[in-house]
Amino acid sequence: MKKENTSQEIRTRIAPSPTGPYHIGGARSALYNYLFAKKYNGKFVLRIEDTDKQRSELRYTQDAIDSLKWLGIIWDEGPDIGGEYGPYKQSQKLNVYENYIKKLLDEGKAYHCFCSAEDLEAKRQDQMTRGLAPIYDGKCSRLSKEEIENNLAEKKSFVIRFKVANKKVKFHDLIRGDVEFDTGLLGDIVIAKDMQSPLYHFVVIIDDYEMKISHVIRGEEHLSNTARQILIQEALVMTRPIYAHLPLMLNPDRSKMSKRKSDVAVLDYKKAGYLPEALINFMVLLGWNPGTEKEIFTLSELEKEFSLEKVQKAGAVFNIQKLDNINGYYIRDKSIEKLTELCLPYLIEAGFNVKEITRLKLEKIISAYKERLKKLSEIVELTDFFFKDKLTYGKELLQWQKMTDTEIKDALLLCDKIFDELDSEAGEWNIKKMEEALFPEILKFNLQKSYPENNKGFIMWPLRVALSGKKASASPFEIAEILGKQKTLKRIKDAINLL
RNA sequence: GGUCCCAUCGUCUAGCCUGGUCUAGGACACUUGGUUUUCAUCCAAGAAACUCGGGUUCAAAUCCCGAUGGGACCGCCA
Repeated sequence: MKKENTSQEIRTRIAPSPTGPYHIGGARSALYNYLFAKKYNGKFVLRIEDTDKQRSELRYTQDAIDSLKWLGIIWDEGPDIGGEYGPYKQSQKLNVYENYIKKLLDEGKAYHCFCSAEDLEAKRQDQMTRGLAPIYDGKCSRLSKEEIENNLAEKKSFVIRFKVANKKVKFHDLIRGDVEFDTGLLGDIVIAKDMQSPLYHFVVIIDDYEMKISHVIRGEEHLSNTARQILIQEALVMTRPIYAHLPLMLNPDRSKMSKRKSDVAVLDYKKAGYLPEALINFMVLLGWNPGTEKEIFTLSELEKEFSLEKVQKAGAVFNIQKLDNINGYYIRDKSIEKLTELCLPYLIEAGFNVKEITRLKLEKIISAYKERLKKLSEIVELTDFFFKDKLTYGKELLQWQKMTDTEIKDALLLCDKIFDELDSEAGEWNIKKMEEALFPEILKFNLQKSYPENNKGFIMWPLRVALSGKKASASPFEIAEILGKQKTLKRIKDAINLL
């Protein structure tokens, strides 16, 4: 039933409409189209659907391009690089569409409609309340030639409607199998606002045909649009591509993912500190799986393993926790050099004076927090204390279990003494030396205070807080080593002064 | 409201086509324990699902029908 026809050249496309920040749902469609094309050595095309002059903006075209490039979903033909079947922006080929409109008009397959938008809206409301399908009544299709000529001469505003035949349209969907629609329920649809302003259902057919798109892989929201598009296709005598309608990405409440309820802008995920490889990996798993228990995939692995046959039919909730988990995996998988590079922009944006410390130190900081990072942006709040001169925290934070202020003070005094004895110049300021010097003292300290012998927290906890100002951090020794002797002792003294 | 699509743990899913090996597997999240000075990582364990009702069959998560539930679409947006 599900056959991926690969006899002709595979050509897929993604066709963003530049009316807003590039949508994560579009990105997943792009991914699937890209993977399918790559798998069969086909071509993946980027086409900008900017027929809506009011809502389309250049910056959003750029946003789509930036998003896709960031994700590593690269096209073989597109507005920026051209290709055999350009232009790849619909606004640049209005004359082509106009010729097709004329053709349909000449052949009597489309007609001028002079009904006003207000009248139509009122009729639609009326039909809805009466429980009928809200369809156009075909009033203007019955206009005589003279009436049309007169209206046109009077410069009455019009739209172009396509005559929808009353028939059953069947098509085979690679994911859903055979689907059938009764187009009698559709009504004549508007294909252009005027000769220079064609509409989506019309242009999509023309472009897919002219760009020789073999497989139309898109979201399920287009499934019920497919029948009308096929009718236009047939009227224009164009070959039908193979359709595959993807399950939707869902909000937690299982409605179609929308910006009202979720973050949908791809670049917002970038800003939040998600890695493109994590987002790719996460998205591909939303509706597809390899049939094995493997869950981590690189893009190039996916280019080989992806298959439309393993695509799910039901919608998938966008589960941010899983994304975080995968992102954490990819962060831990990075080299320190690379991860430092990735974290740097966040530290700079936070206003930390990164230039003041050496690259080596910076890498040590990143290294100390690598395993705690779920998103790159978290590096800021995790490591801010390295970049501050004075820490602010309440003295209660210094307390481990039921220690008294005096006991905490004793603990910090001990740290101060031991650390002070370490010769920084002689290379003794490192984790190993600190452990060697302090651990035996902890034992004595615990004995003296009648604390449980093997509980290092009585020293380590106040030390951690003194150095980081936080209750959770990397190892105090690791922090001390990065901070350097001078700053470390200063922070211990600051803590003592709090008590 | 009409049309179409869909239905396995809370979530993503394996299994369904080709019925028995399913006391339904994995992952995330959750709970507990171990490691750790803390957090995180890592390791171990646990709780957690075949929407319901009929039918076919020796046998149904798997095939058929119906119900229910959810979703999408019904624009001079895409």
